[in-house]
Amino acid sequence: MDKHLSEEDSDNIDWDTEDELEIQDTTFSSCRDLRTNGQYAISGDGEASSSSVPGESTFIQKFLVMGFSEESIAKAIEQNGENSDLVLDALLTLKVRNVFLFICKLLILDFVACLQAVHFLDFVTKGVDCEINDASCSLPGFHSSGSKAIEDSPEEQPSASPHLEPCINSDDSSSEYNENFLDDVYEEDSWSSDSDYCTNSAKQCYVKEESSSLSEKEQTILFLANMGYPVEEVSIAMERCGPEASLAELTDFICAAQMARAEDPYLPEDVKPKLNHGNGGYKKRKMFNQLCKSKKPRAIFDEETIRLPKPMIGFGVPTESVPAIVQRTIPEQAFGPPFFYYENVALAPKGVWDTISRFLYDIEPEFVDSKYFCATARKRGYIHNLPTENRFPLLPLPPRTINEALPLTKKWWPSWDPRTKLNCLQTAIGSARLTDRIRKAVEAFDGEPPMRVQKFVLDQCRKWNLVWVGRNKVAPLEPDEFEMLLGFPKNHTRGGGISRTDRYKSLGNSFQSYPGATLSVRFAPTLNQQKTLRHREQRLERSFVTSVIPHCAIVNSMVDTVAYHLSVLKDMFPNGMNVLSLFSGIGGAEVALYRLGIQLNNVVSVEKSEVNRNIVRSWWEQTNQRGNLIDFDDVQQLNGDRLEQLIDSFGGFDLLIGGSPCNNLAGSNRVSRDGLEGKESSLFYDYVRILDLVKSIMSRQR
DNA sequence: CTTAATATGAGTCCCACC
DNA sequence: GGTGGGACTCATATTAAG
Repeated sequence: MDKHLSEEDSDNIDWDTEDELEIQDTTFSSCRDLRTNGQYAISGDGEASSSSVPGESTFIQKFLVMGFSEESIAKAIEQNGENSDLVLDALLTLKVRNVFLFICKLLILDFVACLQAVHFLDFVTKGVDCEINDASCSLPGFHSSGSKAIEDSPEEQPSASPHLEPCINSDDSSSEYNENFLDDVYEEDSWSSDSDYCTNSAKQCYVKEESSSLSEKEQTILFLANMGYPVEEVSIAMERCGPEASLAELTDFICAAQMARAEDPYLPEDVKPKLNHGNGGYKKRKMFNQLCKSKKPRAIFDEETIRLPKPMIGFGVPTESVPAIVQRTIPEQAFGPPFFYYENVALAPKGVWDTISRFLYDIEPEFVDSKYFCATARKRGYIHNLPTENRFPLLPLPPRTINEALPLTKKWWPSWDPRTKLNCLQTAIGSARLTDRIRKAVEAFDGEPPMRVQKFVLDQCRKWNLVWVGRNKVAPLEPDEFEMLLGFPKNHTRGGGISRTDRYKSLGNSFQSYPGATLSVRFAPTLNQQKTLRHREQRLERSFVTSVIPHCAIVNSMVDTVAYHLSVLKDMFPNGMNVLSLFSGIGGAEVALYRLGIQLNNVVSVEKSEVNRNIVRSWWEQTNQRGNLIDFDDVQQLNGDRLEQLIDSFGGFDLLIGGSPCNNLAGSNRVSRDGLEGKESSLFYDYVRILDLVKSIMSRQR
């Protein structure tokens, strides 16, 4: 509520301060330095750093070159002045500490996973609120004065939140463990010498408020801020989890979102007041926007947001003579083995590709529209560490116009329909009712219909990808036409228990979430782990769910486009490849490699949908593959142990390929376009997790 | 129960125009 | 530079039918 946060107060909030950025650094990049490369300017801490440090001084450069992040350097300089030794000491101390904490966290995660301690789980699911209430009793300052509690906050236990449910059962031992654990986890959120950076400044805005005057939502924000959670994260979590969400759910969500932390400032948040979020989320997000307003100059967003190229030809396509970028620099940490290749929709909400890129070594995405390869448009972004020289297309070249691809339509194609390419094939097709309306509208006139009718018909045809199949008759594409247009063998998705609707969905790359669907385990602390365990149990109970739709992505992202990018591997792996294929869907990556003539020695494929796994298995057998196809149904199954086992058994992966779910990113989604933190799309972080694991295991073995 | 059919916008970019 | 219109989008929820 605005009245609780005056404009003046908001101005004083340092929304993404050093501290918070450091969290991200600590948590995720301690093992892999996400070093800035110029395009990765840290916003938000601008005031802090610029006040003490001139923008691009050689003094800073010196440390940048060493691989320290910009915000760390700024902080160190702020504390130590421009004394090289002191600054270096501070940076090294932090880095060592980060690595140590990261290792500790991993160990703890493993430990907890093994334990599956039931009452600990209970605590997380039910008891956390109670325990917090209990703990709060020893904080007399809280109820009488919010500011008191806040001032004491960093090292102390969480304070009470008045809206919390009364205690039902409280387990001292488990709660103590949890508290300690949380302390450990969140301690690293700040510099050892300066723990009151972000959270405190964020809290400052609440200090002036009487807790009694706060809304329930703000009380929750205050409470979680006291626990050390950054306010932004809390707001987003509350918005995503809904007003009734328990603290456990909120903290779980926040932990899950940690990996994307740095991007929040770049997310849709502020560029426009309107946001691409589900129905319910809009108003809530709007409030959050207002809180965030006046935080950062707009220019920062504009500079940081990755722009789509025009024309969308990435680093080059075989059919255009437009000079393409062939030279690019890939950060050292991004080099393989293994090669990796990531894919998702190009037209994701603002800031999403910044986030994705940042988690994939700041590699610039390659945005390509498949209309340069075939008769169907499909705008996708790819991030990979493959060479871009000497690519070659699959032969024979696919038909490049609608008429070539669907010759029977030529006869009926009216002269006033200028389309030569189809739009993106989606999961839903035009209805019979619509095609009938179109028939009647066109039939009503001899010869060319008037412009008004033409426009109506063309709009609908573009929207639903309708083609002319008879006099005045339009129709949606058939599934086998989808297959052909996308580069799959005919009947690839036919039979084997798949319905026609599911064929469209698989081919259109759709995802369906159902209760208990995969919840990602990130690097985040144990709350996630706990929830995952719960979900696993629930999933077991529902193990007979049928017709589960795919968590597939890369899969049919136009075989020709993907194959063009992967073609550089052919000469590099004359003896074949070992491939880890995440979110395999109907096997687009496998089909692309096969069609390139690259031998598939071992393919580990992860795909949620049984139907899709069957499709890939069936294709594997029909094409007489000699290698091994190992499939998993859940990315969660690929933990460190499992990956190590797999890598041991055949000596490592040559390629990690996959595209994470786009459900919450895709423009067609009118319901839950929640961005990268959405239910399905957040599985992106599993891609990152697995990539990191594979790289680290393989580097150990070298 | 499964399958099929149908209805359901908004976010974002681009570009002409002022 | 601002703005308004055009174009496009790896989807989901509900209802009907079998």
